[in-house]
Amino acid sequence: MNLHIESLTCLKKAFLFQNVSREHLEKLLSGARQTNLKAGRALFEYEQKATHFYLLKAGAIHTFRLSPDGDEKVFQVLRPGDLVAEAVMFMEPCVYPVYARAEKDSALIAMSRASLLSLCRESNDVSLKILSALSLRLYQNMNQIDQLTLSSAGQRLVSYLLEVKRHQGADNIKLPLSQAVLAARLNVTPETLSRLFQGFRKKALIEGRRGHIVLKDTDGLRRAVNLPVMNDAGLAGAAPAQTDPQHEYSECGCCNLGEV
Amino acid sequence: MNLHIESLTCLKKAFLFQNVSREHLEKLLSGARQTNLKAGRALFEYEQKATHFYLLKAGAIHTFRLSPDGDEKVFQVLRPGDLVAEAVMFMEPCVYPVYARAEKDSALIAMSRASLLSLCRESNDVSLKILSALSLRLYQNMNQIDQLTLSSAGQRLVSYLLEVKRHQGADNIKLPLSQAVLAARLNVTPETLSRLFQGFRKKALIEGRRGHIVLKDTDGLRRAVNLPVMNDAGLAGAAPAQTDPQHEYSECGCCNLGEV
DNA sequence: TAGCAAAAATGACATATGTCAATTACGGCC
DNA sequence: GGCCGTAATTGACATATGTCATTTTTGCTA
Repeated sequence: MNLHIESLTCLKKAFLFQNVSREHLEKLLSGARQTNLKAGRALFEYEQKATHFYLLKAGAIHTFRLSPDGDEKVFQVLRPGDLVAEAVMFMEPCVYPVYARAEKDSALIAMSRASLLSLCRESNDVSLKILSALSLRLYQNMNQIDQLTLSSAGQRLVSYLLEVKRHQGADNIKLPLSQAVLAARLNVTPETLSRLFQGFRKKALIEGRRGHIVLKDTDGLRRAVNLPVMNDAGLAGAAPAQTDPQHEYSECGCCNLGEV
Repeated sequence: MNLHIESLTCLKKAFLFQNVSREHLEKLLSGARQTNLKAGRALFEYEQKATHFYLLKAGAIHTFRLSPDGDEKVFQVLRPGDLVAEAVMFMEPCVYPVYARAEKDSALIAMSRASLLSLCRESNDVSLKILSALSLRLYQNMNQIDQLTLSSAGQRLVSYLLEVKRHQGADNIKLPLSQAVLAARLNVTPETLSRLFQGFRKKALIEGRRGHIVLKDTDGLRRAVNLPVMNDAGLAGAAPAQTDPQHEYSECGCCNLGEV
């Protein structure tokens, strides 16, 4: 019961389920079970039949695919409070489009596809809420694609840094990704990424290293890579800075490469 | 009235509105108006308030964004029967995430956001239908991102060709995009694309040019660019060949770079 | 605090891709 | 059917980025 209450609280915080009645949430949870995963264990496999979605209570989950040369392309870096694979539930045929693995020891609540679908069938409000959430993701994906098709590595990096800045609301930014993962996300090698940072440091455009970076001259950064110097927003007037501590990074382009 | 019947027929064919009752469709159409656009005229602008979505009856529409160096990044190539910007309607804030322009003289039916939203509020079935459509798009976008982040230009091209093949169901494929637009889509220059085709021709992996290409040796193509030689499907077990003549190209990765 | 493994930085070099200019081929139109 | 503008091809060259090997940092744990 304690567990149950706790889950309910978690669930209520999830963006998707705000304004959803307690009664409805109870129903979702009634068929739910707790799942614990040791670091390194898979949550689900690519192309496996998708029967459940998850609420991440503690730990960290990565979703990823394998590139032809065998290395992992991380799509999402999920943190406590995030939902995992909820959008997949509506797909037909319903298979997971990515692998998911625990990066740290993690605790999740598994809820069934059936229960979500029947919740949607019962409550049009929920359907509409999810509709708007998915539509937003579609938009984010588009921005993502826009970024990824920037021609130069420098442009992609600067565009990313500006996005993190916008998201964290300060020039003093904290990178949520290891340099290796970030490099993959920007579609460059770690070496190139490292050299880009060096270059910007030499030109006094940024300071600091290892995850903690200070943007000294954002316009300079833009100019350095031939990105147009705009008013404020990065690529598109995306969501303003929202620094819910729980969700410092989540559900944003900073961590995620295409939403699942 | 004639117009009305015709629109109704069109609308019924749209994937989203299959199984939607005539009565509901009538309601959508009641507030609709016909829009005609000369080639080159804008349908809507980037970041403009999104008040309508459209059914394309005749002609062709491109949706695109502008890259920092000013050239156009085409996201969708829409053909008769396609819906334009319907997913945007659910976004909050609701602004068009792309420009849209008629490439040929076009005829469209404009339907209001309000009417779609109220249709969804009335009919949970419609909501669910759209939910599943959006979810599928999310998945397609993911595949898109996966393709775009293939490291080499050759890999992206081959992956694209195989997708077209899968979609058209024959080795003898017809490229739906001009080489310039295709190059942009693959994030390479037209020159590089041309040379890639040349290279494949020299190795007798493909034949033909200018839009009509015969894939002589798909495994060879894969090997030539270090893509794993798989059973059949390209990146992910996407939808099987569907050769509805009306929709020969539409709503697929072959034309579209990220769905709107 | 020292020692170790993992992450990041660096250097030398190879190569894929972009750039720019010139040429050729195609497709519509009179 | 011949002309013309656009699209595609080709060549020479510049350069960004990848590759691989080595060194340096960093953060952890004993």
